[in-house]
Amino acid sequence: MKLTTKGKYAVTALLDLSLNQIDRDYISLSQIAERQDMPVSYLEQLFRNLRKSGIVQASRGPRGGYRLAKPSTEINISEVVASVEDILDATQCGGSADCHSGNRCLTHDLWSELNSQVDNFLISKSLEDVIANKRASLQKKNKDLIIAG
Amino acid sequence: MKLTTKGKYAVTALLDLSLNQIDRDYISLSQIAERQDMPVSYLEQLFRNLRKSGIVQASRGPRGGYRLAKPSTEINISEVVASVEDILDATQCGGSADCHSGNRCLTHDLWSELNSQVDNFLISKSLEDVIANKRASLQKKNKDLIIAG
DNA sequence: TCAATTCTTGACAAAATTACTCGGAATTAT
DNA sequence: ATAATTCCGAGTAATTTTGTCAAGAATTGA
Repeated sequence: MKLTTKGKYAVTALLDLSLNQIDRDYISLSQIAERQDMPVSYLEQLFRNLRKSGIVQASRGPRGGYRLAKPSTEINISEVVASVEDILDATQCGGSADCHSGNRCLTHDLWSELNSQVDNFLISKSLEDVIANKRASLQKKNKDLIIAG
Repeated sequence: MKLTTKGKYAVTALLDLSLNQIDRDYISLSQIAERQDMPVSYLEQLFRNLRKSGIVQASRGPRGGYRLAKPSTEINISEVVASVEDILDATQCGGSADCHSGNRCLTHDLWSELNSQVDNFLISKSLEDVIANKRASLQKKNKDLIIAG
């Protein structure tokens, strides 16, 4: 499981969508871009993938934009990241078949186990979990959840 | 926790060292390089860091090379990776202090929790664990542990 | 002593990846 | 019709990663 800023941008953008989407209306990328300080053209690239993956729905034209295709409780972080990160990677030495030496094979299990760990963790977290988690910790401190814009 | 092929090379190289080190003698980089099919000059770079971190000990001159500074049971994967990967990274937006907007803060906890997960996993695995693990799975299949060279 | 071996160091170059842009086409509300 | 917006392919710029190189210092064996 590869994870670069691309995947992180995607998660942030979708959280923004979750928080700012009222009813079932669409949010334009320029709004997200401004709130989250991200380039619009880069967001376009990301949302293209998110739409293909069935995570968001799009509407063109004025008052168009994107909205979540599913409830935020049913979108997990793993699928979001996987949607935008091109290659899901393999564990260095493709399979057990084409390992050069015994030692290289040794590490294969290690990295694939690590991959599973990461993936399971991200699968277990939904967009809503992330939001709820933050809400809870803010409530403890008697602070409001700040949504810029 | 950043993890590139650099870190993976380091782990592989140290496993090679563990497996080929007899008593307390030194293993030269050229031997490791040949067995693991890695460039010597790249290994030099990695072992520079591993030595500074106290993971290996060096000896110059003929019959010189490197050996583990500690038993392989006491070297965990996390410290090996951390030793060679330059930046241990932070979670995108440095701390809670300099977050631009509320949403960016939202992801902070997520990524730092993920970092902990990965790190804890790697801390829990020693070089010896990796070797032992592989030995066990090979024994099931009635195969020998292959060490090239 | 001398030569061979091996680590040590810093700077540099090549390759790969990542982040981001651009121009234009398609679509749709007003 | 016009303006707002997504859609698409391709391309560029920036950064990171990977790997090289050359000169040097320490050690060993003969």
